[in-house]
Amino acid sequence: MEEFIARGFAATRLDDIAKRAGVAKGTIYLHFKDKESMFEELVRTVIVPVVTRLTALPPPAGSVRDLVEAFASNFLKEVIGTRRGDLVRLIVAEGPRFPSVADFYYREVVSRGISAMRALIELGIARGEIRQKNLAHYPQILVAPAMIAVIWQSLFARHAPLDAQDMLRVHLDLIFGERSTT
Amino acid sequence: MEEFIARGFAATRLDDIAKRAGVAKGTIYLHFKDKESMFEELVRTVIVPVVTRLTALPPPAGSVRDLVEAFASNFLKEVIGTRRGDLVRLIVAEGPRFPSVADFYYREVVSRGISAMRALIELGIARGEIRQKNLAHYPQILVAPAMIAVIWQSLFARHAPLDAQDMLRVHLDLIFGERSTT
Amino acid sequence: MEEFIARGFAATRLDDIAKRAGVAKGTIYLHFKDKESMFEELVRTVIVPVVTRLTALPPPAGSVRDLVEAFASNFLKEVIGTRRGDLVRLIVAEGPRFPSVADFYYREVVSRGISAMRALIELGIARGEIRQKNLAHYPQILVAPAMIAVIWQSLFARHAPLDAQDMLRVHLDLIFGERSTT
Amino acid sequence: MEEFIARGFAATRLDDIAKRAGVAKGTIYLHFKDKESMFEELVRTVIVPVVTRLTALPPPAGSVRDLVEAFASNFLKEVIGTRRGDLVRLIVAEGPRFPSVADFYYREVVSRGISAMRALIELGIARGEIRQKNLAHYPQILVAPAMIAVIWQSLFARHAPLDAQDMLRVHLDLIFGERSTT
DNA sequence: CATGAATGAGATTTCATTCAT
DNA sequence: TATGAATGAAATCTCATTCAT
Repeated sequence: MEEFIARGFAATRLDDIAKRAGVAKGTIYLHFKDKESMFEELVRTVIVPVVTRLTALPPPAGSVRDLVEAFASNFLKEVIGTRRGDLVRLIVAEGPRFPSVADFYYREVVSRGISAMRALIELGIARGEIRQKNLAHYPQILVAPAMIAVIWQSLFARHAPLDAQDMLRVHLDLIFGERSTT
Repeated sequence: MEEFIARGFAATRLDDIAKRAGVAKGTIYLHFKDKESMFEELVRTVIVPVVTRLTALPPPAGSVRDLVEAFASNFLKEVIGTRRGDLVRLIVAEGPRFPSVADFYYREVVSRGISAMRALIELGIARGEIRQKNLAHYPQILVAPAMIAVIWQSLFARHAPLDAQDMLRVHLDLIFGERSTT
Repeated sequence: MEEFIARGFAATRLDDIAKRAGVAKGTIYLHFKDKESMFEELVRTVIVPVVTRLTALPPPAGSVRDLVEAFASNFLKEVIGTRRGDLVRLIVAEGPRFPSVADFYYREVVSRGISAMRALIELGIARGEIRQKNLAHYPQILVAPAMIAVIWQSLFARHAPLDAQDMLRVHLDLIFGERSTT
Repeated sequence: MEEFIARGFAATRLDDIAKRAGVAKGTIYLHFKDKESMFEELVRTVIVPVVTRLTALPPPAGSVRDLVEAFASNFLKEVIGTRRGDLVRLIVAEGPRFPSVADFYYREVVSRGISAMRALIELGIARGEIRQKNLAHYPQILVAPAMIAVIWQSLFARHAPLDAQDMLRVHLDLIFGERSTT
């Protein structure tokens, strides 16, 4: 996976994969039909833990904002600047040529994430924490800055570092109203 | 460019480029040193018009919100689902392996766009249209949903179409306050 | 090697080498980094036996002249008009563009040969067989006709055949004094 | 010619020839049928002055040895380490692949040179300067050291410089008898 | 199961040659 | 006569895939 992330599908050599895995090139073909299947299966394998972690959301104890903030903060910590973040970039990059990968990612991660976000937004609206009702139609808005941060990190961090956590707070202020941080 | 966008750098064959361009393979090498230079130069060439269009912003006549909305709406119309949109995806995909491309894109498009957005946000704050002062620190928040829409379009539109224009309106409501749409 | 000798480095095609070796083109690259390395390594490999044979000089039993004559006669028989002779021509031809090859040839063959010849000449002088003391400074003179014969053979034999063995005898007469062949 | 000498026939690019000649590549084809003809014609053109100079031998005034020494000394000065010397190497290198070149060189230079040398040797024998009658059969012996010097120069000069003039004197001593250089 | 040498299709790149201007 | 852009055949080199051991 590291190799695919670092170089993209087409530019990755099975030679390098085998070397890093510590096996002979031929061995790969005992486990995978060909390079494409290997790529697809690998992406799936790597995505699954993301899903389970996402599913294991803590029960909505405190305020919705605290919940969202905790979740997003965790997401940023675990994804930005890590291999997981580059996985997102990899899927963006190869998605159009690997529809099955994009499909899988949508089904397992995106659609679930969107549903979870929508539920949270609706809870926030019900509790009066969120004033804007239409937000429930576009949970994407909630996560957009996080996604941007991930991409920014791998492309532009050199030129202009971005404090993702702080940006997130500003964004949540927009949604939940500015905190009376005295 | 079409070929690079459709297949990515590594998977694109000079054979196909030559065929589409209606020239012989050798002819390509009269204009470009090699495949890499061709890619870099092409991306630059394609990016330039985007820049000029961005620079040709209309003067801030009406309200800031109207301005932003007009601009973003135009952006969505011209970028989403078009080749230009895929160019963004291409840069996200190949950026890490073509730092010079990422650099150029940052310098010519991103940093200018960020500056322009910041100016607008500050104007909005000055005129009292925007209440949240910190937004000026993260103009990325303003454009995040638009970027997400571009990526969504090329990866997930099949599964879940996204009304980008409407999403944008909801997002602007968040920033400028809900419109009294009566 | 046959291919390189027949056509020179630049005009030799890997296709032909592979065909003659009875392997696929790709196989070559399992053994050599590229065409240049292959050339250099091949030349070295072929030169080595020449060296060992040169080193295995018979002990100086009879007269120095007999020794030289036996050695040179052997050289002519084994080199002139054979692949080994063409190897000399190949090195003369490609030397300037493959300094490492010329260097290797000098170190392994030429300098050793010159030393051996010088030793023989000095022995001849000590025993009174050779009158001209200065010859020890230029052992090249001793072997020059042999080299000329090699080159003559591959370039002009068609027009004017050259009896190398006889020419050699005349040359040795010059050095050791005419034999009282009666 | 410089290009051919520096790189050999196959490795020389018409591009470079055109550039050095200060004309466009197409122009070459107004003067030569193709690369091969150009090579052959160029070699011939360059060889001709060598021939005329060879023919313009001074009349045999002094001793034969003086004549030979003057001639050879002049040859060394004009050929060794110069482009003319490399021309010899070029012909050795490309001869087998360009029989017409080798033929031309033999006819115009070698055979004439051999004849001239033979005449000189016979004169030397008649005058009693040369004792060894058989030398007339192999005029090659007379010029061999000079040829060796030319080749040595372009291949091994770096490792072991060779004083060609001095070597020549030793060689002539061999043929004409040592000089009483008191 | 694992290996790794061998394959050969295919990719990029070069360069002698042509030809409209 | 001269140009130089265009050609396309051919060369080198890569790499996914196979298969005997």
